[in-house]
Amino acid sequence: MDKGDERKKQLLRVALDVFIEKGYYGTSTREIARRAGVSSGLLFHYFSSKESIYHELVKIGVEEMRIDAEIAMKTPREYLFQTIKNVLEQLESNPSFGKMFVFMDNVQYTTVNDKEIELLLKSIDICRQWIPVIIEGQRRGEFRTGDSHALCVAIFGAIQGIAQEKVRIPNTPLPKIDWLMDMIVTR
Amino acid sequence: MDKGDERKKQLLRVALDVFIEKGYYGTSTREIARRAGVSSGLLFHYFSSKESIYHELVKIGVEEMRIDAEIAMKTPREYLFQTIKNVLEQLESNPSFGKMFVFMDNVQYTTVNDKEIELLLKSIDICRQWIPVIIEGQRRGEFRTGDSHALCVAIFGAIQGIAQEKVRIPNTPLPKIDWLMDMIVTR
DNA sequence: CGCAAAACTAAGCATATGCTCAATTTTATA
DNA sequence: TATAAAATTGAGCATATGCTTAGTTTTGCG
Repeated sequence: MDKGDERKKQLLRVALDVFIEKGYYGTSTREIARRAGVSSGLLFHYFSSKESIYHELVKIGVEEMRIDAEIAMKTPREYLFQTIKNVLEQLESNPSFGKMFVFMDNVQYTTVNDKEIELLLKSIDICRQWIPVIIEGQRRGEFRTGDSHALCVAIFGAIQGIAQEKVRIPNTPLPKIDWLMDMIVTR
Repeated sequence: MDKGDERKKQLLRVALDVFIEKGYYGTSTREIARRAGVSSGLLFHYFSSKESIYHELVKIGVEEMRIDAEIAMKTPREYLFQTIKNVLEQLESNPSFGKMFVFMDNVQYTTVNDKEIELLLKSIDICRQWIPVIIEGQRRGEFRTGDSHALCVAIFGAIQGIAQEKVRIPNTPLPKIDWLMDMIVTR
């Protein structure tokens, strides 16, 4: 039982809460420490700076956001279905997933002077990842025609908005997968 | 030509930008003043406090968010269509609308100790406004069956997500109204 | 136990922040 | 042009913030 490691995880958990609540700049290291019930000094024993806490959370978020729908999916339609299913299930069963989802969205709107964070964020640019899949789906006639970027924004914007609502009001009911699919699939 | 009034509007415009960029707590009154090219003292000549600037923006936002689709709409379906149409058109033609949209969303996630702001926000609680319309639409068979709250979250979450993307990357293409309608209407 | 490493505290430094205020400049108009 | 009102500045006060550091307590283990 590595006590230090446990403490560090606890601090990250608390920091995530505060960052979501007050944003990067509104979060003070003192408040993170206070909410975790430790001294300000201890925080800087585990992290070199406020930015590095943020940085570690972004890293964890990037990992967590990789939605590993099985690569062996047969069609873009099935792949999309599986992805939405995974996200909705995680949102329902795992509160910290939703928190991380919202956090990662906030990160994209927050200007922090850290080139490495910028790079990390590019690696999870959903549009970049999905547009090829959508185009392939359109070619096959599974997805509707139209601007593939706009389709991507519509569907993932919806998922994002739903996740935000779920975090703000945890008992928010989630939509059926098909409702979201219907935005994009042909029928 | 009221010079003071113009200055105040300018300060509000600048403040909106900074609030979107850095959040409430991350925004300093000095930065607002600097970006507006005036002294810190002048800011407090026009506003009694940082919170009051925020407060005024929320008030303006609440006004702007009232989407006045004609009350004379015949059906929930038409009403929803008109609402989505208005939002998408505004997003396309009026950048400050999108900014306000994103700002008002941030406001909902930011805890500021101001009871009046809380009240203002309740007055634009979209779910509260829309659920009766959705239920009526379901009764008429225009909208799909299912949890009306979930339907509301899905469709307005999508709109929200799209607006955010549009503000972040202004040339983002917007979806067709029908794509969004298809999440909710029967066919 | 003995003792070194790890966990932890509390005070403090330098800077940034919200806001005030006395003083100066600009504007409008009689 | 004279003058009062409005616009504007910049120094400064009190507090909060990021982070350091010297020192104390706790822990694990030969």
